Amino acid sequence: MPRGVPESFARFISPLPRTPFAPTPMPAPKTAISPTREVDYPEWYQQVIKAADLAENSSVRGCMVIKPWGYQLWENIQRALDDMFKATGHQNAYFPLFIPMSYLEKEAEHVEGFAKECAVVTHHRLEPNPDGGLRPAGKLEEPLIVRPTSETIIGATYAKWVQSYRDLPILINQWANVVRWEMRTRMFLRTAEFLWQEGHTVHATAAEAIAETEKMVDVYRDFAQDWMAMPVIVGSKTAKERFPGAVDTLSIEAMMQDRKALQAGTSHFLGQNFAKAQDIKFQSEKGGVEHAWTTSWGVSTRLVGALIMTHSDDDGLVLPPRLAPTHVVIQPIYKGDSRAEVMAEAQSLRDEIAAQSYAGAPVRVTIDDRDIRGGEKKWYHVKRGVPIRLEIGPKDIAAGTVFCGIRNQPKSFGISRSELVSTIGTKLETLQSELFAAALHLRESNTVTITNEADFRDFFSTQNEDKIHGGFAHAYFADEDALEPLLKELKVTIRCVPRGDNTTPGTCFLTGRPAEKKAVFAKAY
RNA sequence: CGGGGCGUGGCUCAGCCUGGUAGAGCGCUGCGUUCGGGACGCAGAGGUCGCAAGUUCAAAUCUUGUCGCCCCGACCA
Repeated sequence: MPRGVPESFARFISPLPRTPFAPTPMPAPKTAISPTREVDYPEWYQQVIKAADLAENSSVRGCMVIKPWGYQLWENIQRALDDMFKATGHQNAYFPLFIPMSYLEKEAEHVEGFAKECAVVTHHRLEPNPDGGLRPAGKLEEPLIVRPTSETIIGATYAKWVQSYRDLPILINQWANVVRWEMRTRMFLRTAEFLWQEGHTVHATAAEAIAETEKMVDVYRDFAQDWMAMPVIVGSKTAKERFPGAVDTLSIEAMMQDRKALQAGTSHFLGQNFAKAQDIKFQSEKGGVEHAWTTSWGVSTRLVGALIMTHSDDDGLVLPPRLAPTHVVIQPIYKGDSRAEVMAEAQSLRDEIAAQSYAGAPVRVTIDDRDIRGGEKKWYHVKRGVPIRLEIGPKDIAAGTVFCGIRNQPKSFGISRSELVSTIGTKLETLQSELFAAALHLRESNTVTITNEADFRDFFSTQNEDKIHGGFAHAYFADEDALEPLLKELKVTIRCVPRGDNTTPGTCFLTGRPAEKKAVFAKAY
């Protein structure tokens, strides 16, 4: 590489020798996305978002514009989850964007966790600035923060709602935006403002609240696996990784294609911490006054990032059919006179496919009849991750066939029209399960069990440290604090203590001391 | 907040070192040729070179200040 050329620009330098005479046209790229995952994974991620038209950066630092294709994806995620929340007895409500600053102060750990990244509203008016422009005026008596999460304001409200054990449980969810003033942002994975849902529940007993926490993390697991085709590990966070103010934090952890871990959802058992801080108490059946037990749980637009990094390839986005805004796109191939005939045929094909069902609903099919070249159109849909692409032209019409491309298969194929229509639902199901299987295989083949420090170091610091991140390491540990220097050095974190994986005690991989907990270690987003 | 880098048509950038009044590719518009595969030709629209001072006959180019953004670290769904 020439001196002074940053590594990230290396891809722009053609590896092919170029003759000084006939300027060879750039060879058609073998992949639609460059750089490829292998060359520069973070840059590949950005390029997929761009090529798939999911989102773009806005003029506001750290805040993105979610474009229609990306937002439809989010809407599908919302719809599926919302149904699951309703099915588990929850209702939606909405609480304010602004939270009085004093509310945040009530729970000590909570303040510590969020104070550093809060947007603060101090004025309520603008007035002309003598030097031109505008300046804030009308100082607020008490500053308001823009919610980084809503435990405090919702808790304060619940305190008024709860009088008696008869008022419990309260099972409410809200779909909202929140703001966390992050220093470094990445589209979908960490933005200053993001969309999410946050469930907040109140219970009469610890056992009931714990059951709720477990129930909701299971909902997240099911959603991740059944809808996103993303295998996840369910487990408990260690003390240092817990949500500020929680007694226990459960999470789902997924492995991305660069083998780094991504926390995709969390469910917190808050004990009585928030209930005490906010005075949520009730009169029990026996007549005594008790503090209630609360939970909170959430997933965010980060799931879109998870989806991208789990399935997409060097040709762009790959969408699991259950969440794809469009299942099938039909591309009519015509020239000159054949247009009317081909269009009519494409429309009847669309109607037949729309009459088929997949996952209990009609197949979502569209025709792309834009007047652009076929190749360009093909790649447009490939990059956007449409599960199935169909092409139909005069030759197909004559032969009673269509040409079919499935997003996870390199080659398109011809198929009789009737067979295609009758198997379209099956093809979508197959794709969905193949995506899951591939993601699971990646995780399984990059997961190890580690029993000593040397192996641990080797696993997380081998080869190209920029690109290779080891994967998931299962290991026993005795004391989280004792691990800290090593984890910091290797930039590894404890992802979670997997549920149901701690029945037998073992030996700490670092200290050799007896250990009860076995955790998953990984580099993480 | 520390350490680097960058602000030039919609996008990506060249030009700056060695001041002389703005370029390329892509995209866009029109016309034509193409058309089972991310086409090609011709014509065209589009920029007070981030902002402000200074040096100079003359500043995208030199100086100072300022604002914004990106990358690398400390924090994080």
